[in-house]
Amino acid sequence: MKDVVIDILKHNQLSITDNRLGILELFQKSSKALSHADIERLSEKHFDRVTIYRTLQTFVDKGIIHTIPTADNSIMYALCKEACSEGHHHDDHVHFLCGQCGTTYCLDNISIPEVNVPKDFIVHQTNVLVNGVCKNCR
Amino acid sequence: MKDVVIDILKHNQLSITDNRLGILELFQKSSKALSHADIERLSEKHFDRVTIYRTLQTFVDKGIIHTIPTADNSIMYALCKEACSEGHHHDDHVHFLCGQCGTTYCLDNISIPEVNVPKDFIVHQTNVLVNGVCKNCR
DNA sequence: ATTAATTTTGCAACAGCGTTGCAAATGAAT
DNA sequence: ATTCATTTGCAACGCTGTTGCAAAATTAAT
Ligand SMILES: [Mn+2]
Ligand SMILES: [Mn+2]
Ligand SMILES: [Zn+2]
Ligand SMILES: [Zn+2]
Repeated sequence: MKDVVIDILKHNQLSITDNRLGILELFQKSSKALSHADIERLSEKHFDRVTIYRTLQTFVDKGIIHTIPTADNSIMYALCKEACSEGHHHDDHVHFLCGQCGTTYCLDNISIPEVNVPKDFIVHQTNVLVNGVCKNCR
Repeated sequence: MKDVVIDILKHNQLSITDNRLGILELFQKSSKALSHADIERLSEKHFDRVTIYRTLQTFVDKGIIHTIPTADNSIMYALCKEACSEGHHHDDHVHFLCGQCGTTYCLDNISIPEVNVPKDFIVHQTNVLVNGVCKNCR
């Protein structure tokens, strides 16, 4: 586990620190998306708020994690499963938010449908967020 | 114009105040979605931040306007064109955010596509946010 | 038209999220 | 071990949104 995490950091030319190791392990262990608050709560060692923010930003920049826009105006983060790299994200899958347990899932296998916008509009990226009840809560 | 706005307020059993008249007129005039900051800036008379927040919340509750979740974690508001009522919104259209001018559009004619989630998930609502370049900016 | 009851507003205070500057601590390289 | 570059923690700040409460405005009743 720790080896995998170290490899990811090295591969992205990031120095190995307790903070980065800890946060990246949390993502590896979790099947759900995590918020900043989740990470602060779940971390074994205590890390400063600011450090966590900066680490998350670094991971997003490097293409290690991606952000998930939610309807309640909070930012969730999850591992990139596709081959994302610095400045080039390709996380075009559907996200699901369970209204019962609050869990955000990446539905990595479900691709974003085509959306017909007016012909004088140019589409760069489409985000799909599905709200409902997950398999554990029904 | 003002008559229309007054009718909407009366129809929703809201008392007629300068603040509500002003904000509702802004929405009637605008073809774009508006943020709290937009409203504060565009209002002729000065209204307290808190009053604006409360008015927006009231309008959302009454089904006069709906919120639009955006990727950059800010809330946009736009008039409900469909027949929304207190506690029952039916604003299931696609939203488009122009990366150039920052304008958020309601694409009222473009309905939300079906999304195939895993069969043990229950779908309540689907939000689709398209990012790109609008007709005025290309 | 006055008065009374209800609703709305402004102000002050507060909490949460995220950012920045800077000095101390840590990690990487020699 | 020493040096250099990067990361971290702390303090401070700005922005967004919320709450409590008294004053003002609106509505309803007389
Ligand atoms: Mn995802
Ligand atoms: Mn809309
Ligand atoms: Zn659930
Ligand atoms: Zn535009």
